[in-house]
Amino acid sequence: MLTHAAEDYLKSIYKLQEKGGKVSTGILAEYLDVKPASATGMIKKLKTMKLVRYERYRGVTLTAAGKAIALEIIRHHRLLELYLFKALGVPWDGVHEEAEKLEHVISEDVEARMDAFLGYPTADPHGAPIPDKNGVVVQTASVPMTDLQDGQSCVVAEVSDNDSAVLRHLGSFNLYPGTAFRVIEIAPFEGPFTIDIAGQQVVIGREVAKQIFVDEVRDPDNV
Amino acid sequence: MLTHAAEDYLKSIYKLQEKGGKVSTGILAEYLDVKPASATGMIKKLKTMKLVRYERYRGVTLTAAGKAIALEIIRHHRLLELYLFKALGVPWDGVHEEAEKLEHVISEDVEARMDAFLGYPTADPHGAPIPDKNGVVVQTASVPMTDLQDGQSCVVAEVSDNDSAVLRHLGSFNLYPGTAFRVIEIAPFEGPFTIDIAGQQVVIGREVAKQIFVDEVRDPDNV
DNA sequence: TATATAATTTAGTCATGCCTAAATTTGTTT
DNA sequence: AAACAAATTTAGGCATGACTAAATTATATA
Repeated sequence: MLTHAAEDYLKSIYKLQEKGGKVSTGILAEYLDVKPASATGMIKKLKTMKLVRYERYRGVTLTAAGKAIALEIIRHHRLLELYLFKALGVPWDGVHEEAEKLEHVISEDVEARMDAFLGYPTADPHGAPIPDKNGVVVQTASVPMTDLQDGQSCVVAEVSDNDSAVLRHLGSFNLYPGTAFRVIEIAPFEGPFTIDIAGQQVVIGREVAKQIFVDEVRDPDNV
Repeated sequence: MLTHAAEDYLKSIYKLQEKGGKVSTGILAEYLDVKPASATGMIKKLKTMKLVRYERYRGVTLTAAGKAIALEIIRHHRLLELYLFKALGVPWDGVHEEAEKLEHVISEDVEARMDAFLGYPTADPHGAPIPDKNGVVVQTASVPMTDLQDGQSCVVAEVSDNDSAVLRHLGSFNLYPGTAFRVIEIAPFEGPFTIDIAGQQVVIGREVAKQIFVDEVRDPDNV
């Protein structure tokens, strides 16, 4: 069995290599809030376990074995988030932190029971896909909200779960995965978005908009 | 925040000092499946944290602060056991092991939600009392089954949760906390007990009987 | 191409928490 | 009271996983 730390490294490498291929030591260290020297050390250990491909100064990627473990942890995490949200009513801005600790510790048996209780769900409370038992993830074709044009309509697909203050903010005007909205105005010079959610106007800054991913983009004339 | 290991030591010291006052290094080490030398080391650390009273060669006891933490962990453990049992259907011989890992990791918030979901229960699936939020435990006056005499009737109050094989065995003939039974025969020379559970006769060995605690003992003529 | 800067790795430390082996203390027995 | 056995502590090690500081490699710029 792997240590919690090793599992966290594998999970992080997976997430980082999803958007950028090879993962540099520095990026990984920053993501894990650890010094680069520490990351180098763990990467070497993971390499001896054949969970990772690595050449010094050249970055890391996961082997098939490493990827399988990463996806298992991610599955634990997302099922836990949804379970805490639905079964225990933990607010959506709190589930990430809690799942971060539990994911290393729950048994496959308990995971299977939560999965059944939830009706074999495919997405967590932030809209992120839950890998299945075999590590298969359904990737959606969502685009970042910052790609939207004036007047376009869409449905929220996913919201980054890293910053719980942002999640609280979005929740305050009911912006969740599944929520539909329309862009009313985009202020010039990289300014904020004004959108319409169920008749209410809300202003969303660039930094927050980057963390929102949307589906089913439609222009107003295509309706 | 304490380490998991330190929490385990405090919990163990609490349990051992409940029946025997001062806890010796050797007993503690055996209980934790660790060498006595390791126990000495941790005891010293706990002493510098003022969680434990200790003089070398003289045994350990918890301070008020240490006891508060021990009871908090025990509360986590027992609430988790009951939650896993009732909400997720984990069999009663599996909840202990699972709770052992989760108890160090769940937040007070999640604990409070489980507590509410369960309706503020007072005993876990093995009949052990759940300390309340302030660390108050209701101790029952149960006696070990080995104290019973031929012909006496009683109700199961608590079963030791250490050995999951024993729990599976007891479950196979529906012996749970709350189950009533009557002693039909006690074989001589420290022999096994034959009991009647809901009309069915079952034989229970001494070693198993030691792990069963009962209430409401009545002699047949007092009915 | 030479050099400056940025990224990464190496080397050496530290705290946890376990271990074994050896020394010490306690308590009991003769 | 001395000697022995049992329990306990001390001393020294090991694996994890973090750190700092110094050395090295890669990359960008002049």
